[in-house]
Amino acid sequence: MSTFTSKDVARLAGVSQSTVSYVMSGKRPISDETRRRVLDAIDRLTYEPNAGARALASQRTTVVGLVVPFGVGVDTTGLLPFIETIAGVARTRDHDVLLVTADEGSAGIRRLAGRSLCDAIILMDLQTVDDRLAVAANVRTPVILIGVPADPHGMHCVDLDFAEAARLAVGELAATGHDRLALIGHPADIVHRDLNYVRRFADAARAAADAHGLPLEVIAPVEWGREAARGAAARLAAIEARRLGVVVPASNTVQPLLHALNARGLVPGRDLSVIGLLTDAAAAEAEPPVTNVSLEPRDVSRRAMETLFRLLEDRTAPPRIDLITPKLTRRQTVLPGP
Amino acid sequence: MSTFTSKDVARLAGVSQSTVSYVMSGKRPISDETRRRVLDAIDRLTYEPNAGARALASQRTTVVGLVVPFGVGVDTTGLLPFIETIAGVARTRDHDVLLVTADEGSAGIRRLAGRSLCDAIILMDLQTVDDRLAVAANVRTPVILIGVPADPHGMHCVDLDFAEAARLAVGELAATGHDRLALIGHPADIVHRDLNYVRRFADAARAAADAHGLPLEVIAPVEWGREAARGAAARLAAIEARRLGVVVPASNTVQPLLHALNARGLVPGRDLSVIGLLTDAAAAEAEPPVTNVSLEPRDVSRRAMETLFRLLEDRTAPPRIDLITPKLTRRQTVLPGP
DNA sequence: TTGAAAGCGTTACCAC
DNA sequence: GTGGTAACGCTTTCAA
Repeated sequence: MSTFTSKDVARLAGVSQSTVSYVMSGKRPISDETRRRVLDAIDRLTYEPNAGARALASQRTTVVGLVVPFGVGVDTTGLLPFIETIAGVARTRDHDVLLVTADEGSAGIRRLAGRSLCDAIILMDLQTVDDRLAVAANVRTPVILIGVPADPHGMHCVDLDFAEAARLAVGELAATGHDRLALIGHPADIVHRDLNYVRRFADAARAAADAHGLPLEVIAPVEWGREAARGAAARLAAIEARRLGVVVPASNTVQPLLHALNARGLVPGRDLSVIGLLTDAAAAEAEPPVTNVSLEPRDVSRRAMETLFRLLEDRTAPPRIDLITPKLTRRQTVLPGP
Repeated sequence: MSTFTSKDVARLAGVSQSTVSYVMSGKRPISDETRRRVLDAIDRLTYEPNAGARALASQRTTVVGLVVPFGVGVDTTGLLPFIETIAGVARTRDHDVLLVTADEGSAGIRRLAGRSLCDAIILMDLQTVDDRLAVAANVRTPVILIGVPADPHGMHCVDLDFAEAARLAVGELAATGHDRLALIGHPADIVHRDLNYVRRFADAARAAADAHGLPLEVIAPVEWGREAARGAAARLAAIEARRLGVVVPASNTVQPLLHALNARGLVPGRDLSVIGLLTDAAAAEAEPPVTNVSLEPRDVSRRAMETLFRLLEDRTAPPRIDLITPKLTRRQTVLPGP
């Protein structure tokens, strides 16, 4: 499979190289006859334009850079739907996705932009205050943030509305007559990295609990895994309440916690209530199916990509904070209202 | 943040453009003094070489193409460790990863190779007989397969040794005195797509059972999810055996099956045995911790990348089939030997 | 040890 | 509606 250039196509079609280019890009009217012959030649040679040359000449790569939280010692559960959706949308717009690991820090962003490796960048897993933001904001390549940092530096942000998520959870527990709430903290590494959504959720939960006149206790950071879940269950068991409502914002602590509660004879949905923040798929497959506020990684990603392509077409689009509204689905872990 | 070229660096350092290039590549001896001045200039301009231009001139992209099974309606659980490891290794070798979704089929491979988007391709999620192989084998860009198809078309293959995995599982159940075995089939979509490892595992399991003189029953394809697991549990409950050993090769049916068995009062590790094929991490976090044969996605990926870079350095390296040996870890779901 | 200059394969401007 | 040609920014051969 030897590789042909647009020159070969031009020769075979009996036209100039520029005509070949214009046929492919559609940036100039071409007679039907010429187009036919060029397309035919392209077909016969299975010609593919060289990406490097094209990028060099056109200043466009048709590549989206995606900075993923790999190698920063962070739990990557739940990341796949983001990557999958971003790659899918990119493809429908004839773009590819270049993966950059977050362990490079700002250097990765500088490289992506400086070397013109992509036309736009998606940056996720943001800390509330994140070193990379200053770099990202000063780069020629447009950057979309998934997450809402304290200061977005004028960049576009897309994320789940974590505050609304907290309000939904607390509201549901209030409506079903709970007299006491517990909020399970995120694992220490998450808290320590001060990921932006942790705060957004916790603050709103506290505010909502206040608004409903409900006492809310924060069960300090719970680690991943079975042991930690047991500890948390023990602390929950010690809480004195008529109807206790537990809110669990870290998706992958939900299942272990349900188990640990069960093991203590505390059945969620019978003896106390649990609402988790996790995707509908995960909530439905949990044991038992857990009442949840949805995480919607696909919607968030889709929206981020829409913003990205809008920005690529119109660089003047005003920056905005775009929040996806989660929804609550009642399953089996919340006590029915009195 | 305006962007500089190597010409700017050359001017600032008072050398020629080619010298800048040679300083960066190390392909020619440079005097210390010159090198210092060039590096200094690079630093002061925060110069980054343009990737397109570099690729065009050098015929090298420092990009690895990764074809992932997105958008083909296949379950992507367990994919993340592959992507993560591949991206990580790529970075240590100064390469980036370009993600291509499998829904493009052979077209994706043709595009990757034809446009010179990458230096090498990793193809995963192979069917036993896969359309894409013929294309992949005839492309200028070297292709590494993760998986072992019926005919590798001369390409390098890396994968877990699924046959050995089956032998380990069956051997353990034989050694612990089981008199009857059941093999849970993969979900229909997996079987239907005829993914290469399904067959490799099942055939070896059958052979091993024969060798141990144990009857092995295949519980026909079980779908994902709670309901399907219940059905499988019912069928297992109906099997007459003194000591029944169950082998579950589809990682994400393990946990639902454990639940379903428990719900029927059949406690794995007490009333019957279950060995799953899943990562050690997943096995340890399962409820209860499940005796497992490890999947080792990271080792497989790492090995694939080693092969890839070896191939990039020496295109004559003979193709080989490189199988990673799984290991068995005893946890709580296998009856102790008699 | 260094420099000059010829490509690499496109795109897009300027002519016609 | 089409062709010629100058960029694009780098690598690498050829010369010195």
